[in-house]
Amino acid sequence: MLTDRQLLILKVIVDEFVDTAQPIGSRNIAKKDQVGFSPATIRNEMADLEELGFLQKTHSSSGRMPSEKGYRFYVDHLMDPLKLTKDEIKRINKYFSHKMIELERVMESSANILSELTQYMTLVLGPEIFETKLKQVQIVPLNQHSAIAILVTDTGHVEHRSFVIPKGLDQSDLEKTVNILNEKLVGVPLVYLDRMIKKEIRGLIKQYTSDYSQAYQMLEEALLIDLPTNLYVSGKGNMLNQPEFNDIEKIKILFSMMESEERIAPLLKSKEEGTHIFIGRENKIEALNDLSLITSTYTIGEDQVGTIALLGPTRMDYAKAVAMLQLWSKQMSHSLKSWYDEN
Amino acid sequence: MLTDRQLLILKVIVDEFVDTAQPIGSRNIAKKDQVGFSPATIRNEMADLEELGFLQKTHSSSGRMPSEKGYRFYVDHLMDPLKLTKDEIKRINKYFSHKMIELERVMESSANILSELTQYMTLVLGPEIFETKLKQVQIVPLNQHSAIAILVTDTGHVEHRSFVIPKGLDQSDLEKTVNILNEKLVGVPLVYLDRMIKKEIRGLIKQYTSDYSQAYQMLEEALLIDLPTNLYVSGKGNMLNQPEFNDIEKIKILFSMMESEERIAPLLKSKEEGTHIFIGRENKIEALNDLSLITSTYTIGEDQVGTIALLGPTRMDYAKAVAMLQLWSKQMSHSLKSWYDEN
DNA sequence: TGTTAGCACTCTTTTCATTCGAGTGCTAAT
DNA sequence: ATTAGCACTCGAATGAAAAGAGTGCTAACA
Repeated sequence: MLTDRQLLILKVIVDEFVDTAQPIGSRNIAKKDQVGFSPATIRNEMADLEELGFLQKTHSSSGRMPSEKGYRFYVDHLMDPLKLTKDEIKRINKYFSHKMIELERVMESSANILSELTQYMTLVLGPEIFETKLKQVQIVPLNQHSAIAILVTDTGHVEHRSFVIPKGLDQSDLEKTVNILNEKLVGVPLVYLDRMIKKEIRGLIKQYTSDYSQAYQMLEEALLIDLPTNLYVSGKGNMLNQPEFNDIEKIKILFSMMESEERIAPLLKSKEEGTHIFIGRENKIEALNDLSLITSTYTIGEDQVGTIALLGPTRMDYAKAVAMLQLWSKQMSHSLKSWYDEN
Repeated sequence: MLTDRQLLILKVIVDEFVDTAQPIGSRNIAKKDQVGFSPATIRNEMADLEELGFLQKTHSSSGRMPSEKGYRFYVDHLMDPLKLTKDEIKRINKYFSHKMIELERVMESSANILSELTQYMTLVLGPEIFETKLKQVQIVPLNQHSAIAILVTDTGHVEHRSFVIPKGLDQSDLEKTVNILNEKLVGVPLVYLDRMIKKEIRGLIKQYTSDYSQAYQMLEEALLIDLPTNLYVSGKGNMLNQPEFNDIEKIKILFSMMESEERIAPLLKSKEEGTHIFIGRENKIEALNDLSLITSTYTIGEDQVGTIALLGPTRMDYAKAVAMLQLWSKQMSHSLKSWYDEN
C-alpha cells in the first residue's frame, strides 16, 4: 500500500522526531544520506503520507511530525529491533546475576533501575495475590501492652502490624494464640485470610478464652492487614526532562495521577502475555493521552503473571524501550522461576 | 528603633505578600482599614524601611516585598501567634487519639498529614538510633534453599531480609542458630549489631557448626541490615502549586535534592530542642536558599530526640506553620511518651 | 512639624505591527 | 517521474507604543 519511498520517509521522520522533538521539514530529510531525493519530491510524499493520516503538521507551514497512526505503523512495521549497548546488557545481567528471593524487592529495584536506564517512567505490577499463601504468623511482644504481629507469605513478603494487647491476656495466652493461628492459617491464601479469621478463628477463640470479644478484636486489629502493595512506580522525575512536560500543569496532572494505584493498575492488568504497546489515546486514561505505554508480562513459576511497563511521551524511543523491557522481563521471569521451582 | 507605624506597615506588607505573592504598593496598604494614612505617608515609611533593609523592590518602580531581614523581624517580633481553626485542631487530635505503637508509621503518616494540612513539604527525622535495641530475631524458612530473617526492635520497627540457606544446614540448625542469636543479641543496640556479630557470634558459630565459613556468611547476609530509614519526606507535589516554583528547573533541583537523605538530614539535626525558623539563606544549603525551613523537635521518652519540619517558600505563612508544627510535635511527643513509659 | 495631594518619572506588561525564516504547495521545466 | 523555482503561510523574534502600577519629590496644609 505504501511505496518503499514513503516507508523510508516515514521512518526517517519518526526517528528524527523521536530524537529532536521538533517537526521535520523536507530539506532536513533530503540531507540524510539514506535519502536520495530532492526536498520537492519529499514534500509530495509527505503530503500523501499526511493525507493517509500517518503524519501531521502543527500549523499549515510547519514541518511534519508523526501522528498516532504514524507511530502505530512505525512500531508495527518499520522499527528496527534495537540491539542494546554492551554496557546496558552488562548492567542488566549483572543485576540478575545474584539470587532473587523477595519478590517485592525485585519489583522495586527493577522499577528503579529501568527508569534510570531508559529515562522514562517505570511501572511494575505484581502478580495477582490469589495464589500467595500465608507462610507463618508470629507475635513479638514489645512490652506489657503492645505487640507486633508479623505475617510472612510464601513469596517472601513480610507484613507487620502493631496492636494493643487486651488486658487480661498474658504471655502464655499470646503464645497459645500464635500456635492456633499457625495451625489454622498457614497455607491459606491471603485473600481468604479475613474470611478464615471470621469463621474458623472466631469459634476457636470462644473456646479457649473467657474474654472473647477483646481477644477477637485484637486479632482483627493484628491480622486484617491490607494486601501488600502491588505496584511500584519509579522515575517520575525523568518526565521533568522531557520537553513535552515543560508545562507545570501537565506535570501536576501526571504526578497526581501516579499517586493513585487504583487508576494505574487497570492499565497494566493486561489479559494477554507478551509485550504490548499503547500509543497515545490507545490507552484509555485521558490524563495519559499524550503518553505511550509499553507493557511486558513476566511470570513467576506456573501462571502467576505480573506486568512491567514503561511510560513515556508518545515521542518515545520505542525500539529501545521494547528491547529493554523484553530483556528485563525475560530475565526477571527466569530468575524468579528458578526460585519458585525450589519452593 | 522602628516606630509603631513602621511596624504596622511592615506587618501588613508581610501578611499581604504571604497571601498574594505580589509586591505591595502604597495604595493597597492605605486601603486596609487598620491603616489610617495616605499612600504618600506610607511611601515615605516604606522608603525608610527599605533603607533599613526590611523591604526590597523587584525594580525601581515596583511595590515592596519583605527581604529576608524583613521576614526575620516579622517572625521575631510581629507575627501574631495564630490560633488554628477548630477543624484543624480536631483533625490533629483525632490523629493522636488512638494509640501510637510503631514509631515509623507515626513518622510516615505525620509527614503525610502535615503536608496536606499545611500545603508545604514535611520532613520527619527519627531519633538517632543509638538507643534502639534489638528485641527479637526470627528466621522463617521459605523453602529448602531460602529463608527470611526478621529483626524486631524495641521501637516496633520490623526489618527483614531474605537470604540463601547454605547447603548442609537443615531446619534444626537454623533453629539452633536463632536461639543463639536471640540469647546473644537481644537487647543489643542496633548500632553495635555488626560488631557483636563479628565478635561474639563468629566464635560461637565455630563451635557449633562444622561448616563455619558458609554459616557465617549467611548470618552476615541476613543480619547486617541497613539501619532503618530515618527520614520521611512528604508533600513534594505541593510545591508545584507555589508560584515561586513555576519554573521547571527549580523543581528539578528541589526534587533531586529531596532524593538524597544525606543532604537533608543534616538540616534537621538541630542541636537545640524547640522550634526554630531558618529563613532563606539562613539555611546553609544553596538549593534551598529561597525556601524557609521550620523545625520542631519531638521526644520519645527520655532524651531520644527527633525533628519534624516544614519546608516552604520564604513567603510562607510562618504563623500557621509554627502553630501547626508545635501542636503536632507536642502531641506526638506526648503520645510517644505514654507508649515509651510502658516499655 | 508631621501629613498629604499632586505630578513627573520609572519600569513592567501588554499590544500591535513588522520582519525574518523555515517550511509548504503548486507549476512549469527537465 | 523528478526537481527547480517561487509565491505563500504561519510562527517566532523584534521593536515601538500605550497602558498601568507604583515610586519619589515638592509644595501645600492642618
